Amino acid sequence: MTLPTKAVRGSARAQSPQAPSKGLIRQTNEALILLAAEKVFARAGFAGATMAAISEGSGLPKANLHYYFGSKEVLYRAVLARILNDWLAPTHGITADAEPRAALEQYIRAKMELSAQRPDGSKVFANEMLHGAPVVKELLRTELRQLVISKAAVVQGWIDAGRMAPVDATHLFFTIWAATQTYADFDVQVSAVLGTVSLGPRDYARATEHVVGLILRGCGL
Amino acid sequence: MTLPTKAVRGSARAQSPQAPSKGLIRQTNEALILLAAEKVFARAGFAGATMAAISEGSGLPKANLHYYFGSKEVLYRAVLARILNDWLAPTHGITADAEPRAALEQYIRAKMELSAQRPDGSKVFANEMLHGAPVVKELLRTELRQLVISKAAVVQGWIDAGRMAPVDATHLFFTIWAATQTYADFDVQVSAVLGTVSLGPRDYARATEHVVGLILRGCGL
DNA sequence: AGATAAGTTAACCAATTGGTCAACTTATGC
DNA sequence: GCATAAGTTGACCAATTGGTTAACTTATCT
Repeated sequence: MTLPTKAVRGSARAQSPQAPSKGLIRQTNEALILLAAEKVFARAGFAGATMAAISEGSGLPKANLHYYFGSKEVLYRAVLARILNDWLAPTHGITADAEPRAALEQYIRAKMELSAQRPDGSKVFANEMLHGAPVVKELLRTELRQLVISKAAVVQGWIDAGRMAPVDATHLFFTIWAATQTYADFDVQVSAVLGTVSLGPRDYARATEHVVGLILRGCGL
Repeated sequence: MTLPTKAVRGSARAQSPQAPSKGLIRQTNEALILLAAEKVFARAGFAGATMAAISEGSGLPKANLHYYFGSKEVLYRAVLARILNDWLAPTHGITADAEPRAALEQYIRAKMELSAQRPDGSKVFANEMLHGAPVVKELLRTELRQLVISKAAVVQGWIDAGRMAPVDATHLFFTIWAATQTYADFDVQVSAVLGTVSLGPRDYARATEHVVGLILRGCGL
């Protein structure tokens, strides 16, 4: 069940980035399938998702899914891989010479944006975590860990320089992730408590201001 | 798939609270099953969990699970119900005449304790949320919503009295839940980033101080 | 002690589901 | 225009799994 993490989308010849190096039909259908798969995996989890449901969601016959992606697990890996990039990207603004308040605020807003824009991706990721991260555990231990270590060092530098309150730099990231992703992962709970049918832009705006304000103040900014 | 939420554990004759009103064997075996079920549901989710796995985990033959609980779904409901109580209880300290700082700190610590002590329960709950809360949605819309409304009013009272910073009272609860439960739900991620095999008491202690400090400061306390 | 209820258990079943296959059609390169 | 590769599709299969049943044993009550 725990296949080694394979390289993702390694195409030998590089045309222009993002270009169809794979044939138009294949490219289109793979995108179609990935989109439907993300939705189904988000709603049902890996075990609960059925190839039949993804087939229906994508409009392609079931056998096609196996033609493009060899198995359910390979498809799942592909969905997960697509998410991980967008997930880690927004930390880029956190650098030693940045202004702490602006950098953190921008990061939190970016994460909130992500939760609002791609809740399904967030849910797939959350599901993977909940079940012990059988697929991405190695990635967490290497890439993510290194990223957090370096970004936490930046934050610690700010703290040492007296530019912000002495919070635990590493755990600060856990809190930011939790506080922002909860709006994607637990949207049912949030909208149930708020008394709304689902989370609209207004709700997200309010949530964003709250999280930004609370955490920045918590960091003494 | 979305059965109406049934009353939980309604025994007619009331002996002393918590007493065996059900026969010793039944009581023992149900407890055994619930324990195993919580673990299995936490690790695999509802769909991924198999009655066979729960059977093995509890040491009882599969047919017994169906003897005590009618179906997989009924068993799942029972597991969920057992968690929900402990989940909502710790808000009791949040009252109008309490001291804001002490009340919130105690609440956060209680939630952290719960994450540390019963991570499986937290995961089952998280799973249920992720998949749209088919079983507990009604409960969220009624009980939980009412609870949060009343507790948020208390917090708002503190804010109006100038006893704490003007945070969004309702969203404050979302943030507290997220920040504390992430240590149970996403323990793999946390320990991967921290470079530990799993989360020990030391990690939890550190996490607790961080979350308490950050949020209280964020509330201007 | 006898009768009734509670609990145990292996064998069995029907439904679901991931995956395969072989026949077929459409696109693409020369 | 022809040959080869890429893509499509319905039918089919084996394995898993939730749930049932009927025969049986053990506990409980009077």
